[in-house]
Amino acid sequence: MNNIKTRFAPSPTGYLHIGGARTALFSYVYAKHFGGKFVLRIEDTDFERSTKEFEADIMDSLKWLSIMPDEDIVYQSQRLDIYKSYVDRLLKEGKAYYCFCSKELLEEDRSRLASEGKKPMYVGRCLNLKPDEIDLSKPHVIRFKVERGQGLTTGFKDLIRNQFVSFNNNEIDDFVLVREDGIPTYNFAVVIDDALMEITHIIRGDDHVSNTPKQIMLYGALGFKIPEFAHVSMILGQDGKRLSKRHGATSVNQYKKEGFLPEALVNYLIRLGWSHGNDEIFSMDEIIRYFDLKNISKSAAIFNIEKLLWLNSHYIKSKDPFDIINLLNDIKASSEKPLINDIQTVSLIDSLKSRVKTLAEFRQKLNFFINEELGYKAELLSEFNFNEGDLFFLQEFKTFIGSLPDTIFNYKGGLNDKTGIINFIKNSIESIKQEFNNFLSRNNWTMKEKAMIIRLALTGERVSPPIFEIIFALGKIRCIKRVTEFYEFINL
RNA sequence: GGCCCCAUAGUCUAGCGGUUAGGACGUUGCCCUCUCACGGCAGUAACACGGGUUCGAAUCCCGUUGGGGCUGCCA
Repeated sequence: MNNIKTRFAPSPTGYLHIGGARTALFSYVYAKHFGGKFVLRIEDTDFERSTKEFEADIMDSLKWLSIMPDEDIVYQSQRLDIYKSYVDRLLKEGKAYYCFCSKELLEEDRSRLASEGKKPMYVGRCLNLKPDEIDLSKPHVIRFKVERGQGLTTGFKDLIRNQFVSFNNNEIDDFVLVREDGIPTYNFAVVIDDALMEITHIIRGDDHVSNTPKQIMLYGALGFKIPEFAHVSMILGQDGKRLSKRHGATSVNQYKKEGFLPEALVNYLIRLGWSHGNDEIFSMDEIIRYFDLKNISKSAAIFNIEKLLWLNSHYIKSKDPFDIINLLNDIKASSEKPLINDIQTVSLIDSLKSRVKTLAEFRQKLNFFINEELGYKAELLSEFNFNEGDLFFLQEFKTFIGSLPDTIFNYKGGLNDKTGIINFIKNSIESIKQEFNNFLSRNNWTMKEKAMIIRLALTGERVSPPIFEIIFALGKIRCIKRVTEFYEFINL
């Protein structure tokens, strides 16, 4: 199969959400798998609700996920004359007709049919208007004339279900092609564009299956080649209901802000509905290599943040500390100081990366390092009941820190020598560990009994990376300062 | 209501007529251990129900139930 072309066609009436991102991803990797093209079309014919902000959000989010179009972006709002020429043709060929029914009248018809237990459809009032009844100066829409008749059906083979889905034509309304304001509707514009853009495979959400027969009729009426269709099931919230704001973060950008990595989101999204044996971890290249519509699940999937978090922590762990510093600086608040690429920061980042699930959490765990003042919490006093022995220990510990050779902390190599930096850190921490163990055994103390007070003194927290790594990251001066402060804190 | 789609553990899924129903997240226990993680090991938990077809069904067919979508001059 060659010359595959897929598209993602969002309407800028909302942020790019998880579901949209997944269909975009499916479309993108499907095209790439076959060496084809992926394109983007902005369906901005709803002037009421479309905004430039949403459009920018969608573009930024797709870019962040590395889903890039191969051609210039197409805007439906700039193609109005094209749609007009095609509707004129349908009108001339008697495949479409003017309708002057008011919205109120249609609403009446619909509610009456509904109350009779019938399907609320257009009753065809304007189907056979005489020429003198057509006054185009009056408000009107243009409707498609659906062919009806004994057992006439319209269907298509869905590539994901791998079966035909067909609809009785009698079920299909004479849907509106062009609105009162002259703007084409979705079902009309989408067909013109997909045909003209030579889209071969339409991969979209499940919510479009019932639009498909309408579109297929249009392809037929216009003499266009009918593309392949693949309808991906929806993503639902934890409660099994359609994903919405009440399920928390649903926009891609929100996940970015909360410190998720794009590779984690891509990996999560691709596995939500698609599988390749028992594999779980996929890079974009691997996804493209293995992706196939046949392996997409037919059933709806529930969005599960736990698994996304697991993947995110996996990708955080696999990054080197230098990259993580950049990532943290990318998402930092403007009021926060950026992290510096120095050896202390690198060492702490490296130690912390296996202890966090998001970048936001990462930043949080860095607080004791970033902030100069710790502000020990009063509750620690009652919880730990420090005594004279502890005060004595702190004094001794302070002396110990002071005695550590400066060479342990001072890196002389180049800052671009990543391996050198990592090795230096590793050796330094090992040295601190040995010195500290000597210090303990000299005094007949054990690690277990002294670790917590050091941790509290140096970080103000009950939980932290290992002591030696903290000592290295903080350095002698800051350690001594904190031990002194903590001494005063518990001595009050 | 009508039409369409779907159905393996709490969640994502493998399976494509014969398996002790596999993996992953979560969860539980143990190990590691200076706390917390990471890592390692072990455990937990599923074929919605009822009929067929077949020597044999999670797998094929039909119902039932449940869920989702659509039913707009939104996309």
